[in-house]
Parts: sequence; structure tokens; C-alpha cells
Amino acid sequence: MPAPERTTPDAIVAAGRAIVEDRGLDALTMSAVAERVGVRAPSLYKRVGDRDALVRGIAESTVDDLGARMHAAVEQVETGAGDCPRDVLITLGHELREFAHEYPNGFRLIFGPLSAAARPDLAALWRATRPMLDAATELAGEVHALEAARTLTAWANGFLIMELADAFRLGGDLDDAYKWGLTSIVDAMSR
Amino acid sequence: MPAPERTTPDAIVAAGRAIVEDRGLDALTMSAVAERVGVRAPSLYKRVGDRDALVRGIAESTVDDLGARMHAAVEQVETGAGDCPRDVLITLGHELREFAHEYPNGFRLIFGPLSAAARPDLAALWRATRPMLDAATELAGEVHALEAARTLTAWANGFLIMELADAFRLGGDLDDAYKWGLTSIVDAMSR
DNA sequence: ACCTGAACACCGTTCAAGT
DNA sequence: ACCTGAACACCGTTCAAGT
Repeated sequence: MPAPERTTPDAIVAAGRAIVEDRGLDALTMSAVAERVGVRAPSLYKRVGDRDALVRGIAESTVDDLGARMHAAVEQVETGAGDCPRDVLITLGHELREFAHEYPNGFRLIFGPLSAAARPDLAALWRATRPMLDAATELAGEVHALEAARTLTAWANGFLIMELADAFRLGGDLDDAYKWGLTSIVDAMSR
Repeated sequence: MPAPERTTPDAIVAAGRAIVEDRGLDALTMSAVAERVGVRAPSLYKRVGDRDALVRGIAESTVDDLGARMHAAVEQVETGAGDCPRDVLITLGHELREFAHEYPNGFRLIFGPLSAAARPDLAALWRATRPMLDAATELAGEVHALEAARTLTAWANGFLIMELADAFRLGGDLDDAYKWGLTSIVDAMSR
């Protein structure tokens, strides 16, 4: 006798993301997730392998979300007036920071010290930051495009992870600091 | 009737660090730590507040360790031949990477997505990277020293966190990529 | 075919009882 | 004064029994 499905993998991941964002990774218990999707904890194991797989799904879903935002941002700026690669990179840099501020816990999860089973597949990260690589290629040339894109993403992710970890406390305005670093690196890429 | 102390806070933190480094944060159970210091789990609560406090202590101990390495590296290079600030910064950058490779799990813990109670006090991080700030001041001048030092540490930490998270998989040699980024940023700071 | 209560193992933490 | 076994609450996970 078939029984109706009362939830889906996507709904479970979405509920998990909401919990992680609202109350942190420690609050991500299987029963908290189950309650949010209207089911009992054991039922989750029909949809996601286990808690580690759920954490991985949450991180990957966050990366996908970031990718959509990045692609949307490029199209936005390319239909606009000045679509030189420099402007694209700077727009993408600010878009990344906005995302990190909107989903701090999800963002930190992406590079977090997770067990092997919970670590996200970061192939999606390269889809997400592909627009950066494209613009970097235009700006730095084929030869150094990969290094340049890596330098920019490493700096941006490092800045944001440090900012979210509250590692910047020697005064000064963080908005300005981010802008200063972003333009410095993009300009250095032009050489 | 007094009883002898069978362990110390430092020994507990050291044991915790070893476990985190060897088997990851998930393996850091109170009884695993207790066993390593030759005591039963409940006794740990006389020395460290709770597991979160222990995690915080482990992260802070790792930061202190990093600081000692950084200071030692500057003295090494300053007694040597060419101690221009550019060389100091590049040496420090490579020293940081060596440390991250030696203690990957501890390093990732420093900026990891920890609960508020487990998050390390990153004041020690500024002591640790103080040599970088000093050299950056010489190189970039007083006005932009802080921004420059932030840019460099953000890039280096971001690169290493991404490297340790296995986020760089588009071919290319990572040693070269790190060197390229390091010299690019240091040279940009000179302007 | 999926859902669930019950059960199990494990972990963090507390505390009364030992020495 | 510190150490410990016992106990408690909580969590991840499994599974037989329900529908």
C-alpha cells in the first residue's frame, strides 16, 4: 500500500539552510530539520544519506545560489553602459561580499573545516566564479588568467572569511578596506 | 585530603590539538582527550570550561604557535643579507603557508564556522601577524599600511583556506600560483 | 512505499561519593 | 582538593511494525 511522500530532498536542504543561517551549524539537528519540514527525524534518512550528506547539500546549495547571483550580476552590468572587464570584476567582487553578508553561516560553511563526508564538491564553485575567470582573461590575458582569477577569489574569500570571523578589529572602515583591496588587485591584474 | 593534579589545562589543549590535527574536529570528544592525558572525561571540567572552551583554546594555541613562527622568521631574515621589507613580506608569506600545511586542521579552525562560545579571540592573530604589519608600513607608508597588510593577509589566508578545502582543481602548480600572487600583491603594495 | 515509535550507541555534562 | 562511576539529557541512526 503506497504512502504519500511528505517532503523532498530539496525541502530538507532548504530547511537545513534556514536553520544553519538562523541559529548556526550546531543547531542543525536531524529533529530540528524534521520538525521544520513536518516529518519525524527517521524519515529524513529516506531522502538524504545522513547528517554529513545534509551538511554537504546545504553547502552546495549555497554555492549554487551564489553562482546564480554572480551570473545575474554580470548580465546586469554587461547590458549597462561601461562593461569593461575591470568594471565587471569590481561589480562581482561587491556582489560576492553582499552574498556573504546575506548568508554568513552558509558562506562560512563552504570552506569550513568539515569532515571528508560533509565537505562540499567545489566543482560548483568554479561554475559560480566562472564570470570572474572570464573577465580576468580579458583583463590579464590568457597566460595569467587563471593565476589572476585565483588571486582575486582568494583575496575576496579570505577578506570575507576574516570579516565574518571578526578578525578585523584594528579600526578603519571595512567597506573602504574592501574597496581599496578590490581595486588594488584588479589594477595589479591589468599589468 | 588533597589529591594530586594529574593534568593541566595546557596538557589538555595540547592533547586536543593533536587529536584535531590527526583525526579532525569530529574526533575531538571529551573522552578521547581525557584518555590522551590519562584521566576520565569528567575531570576535564575542572581545567577547561566545556568542549566549546576547549575548541577555543585549541584555536588560540594554534594562533600563538603561528605567531612564534612568524616572529622567528623575521629575525632570521633580518640578520641575513637583504632585509628589505619586500623580502620580509615574501618570507612571511611562505612561512604562513608552511604552517598551514603543517597544521591544516588547526589552521582551518582559526577562521572556521564555530559557535560564538568556541570562536577564538583573534587579538592574538594580530600579534601573530604583527611582523607583516611592520613590514607593510615600511613598504606602503603609514597611510596605507593597515589596508595593505589587510590585503596581504586576506589573500594569503584565503588562498590557504581554499587550498586546504581542495577548492583549486583547475590544474596548474599551486606552489607557483602562491608565489605569483604573493609577489603580485607585495609589488602592488609598493605603489 | 513511506512513515514512525521504540530502541541503541554515543556524547556532553553534572554530581554525589570516594580518596 | 581533585578524581571518578553513575546518571541524565540529547543526538544520530536503525529497524520492525504500521498504514
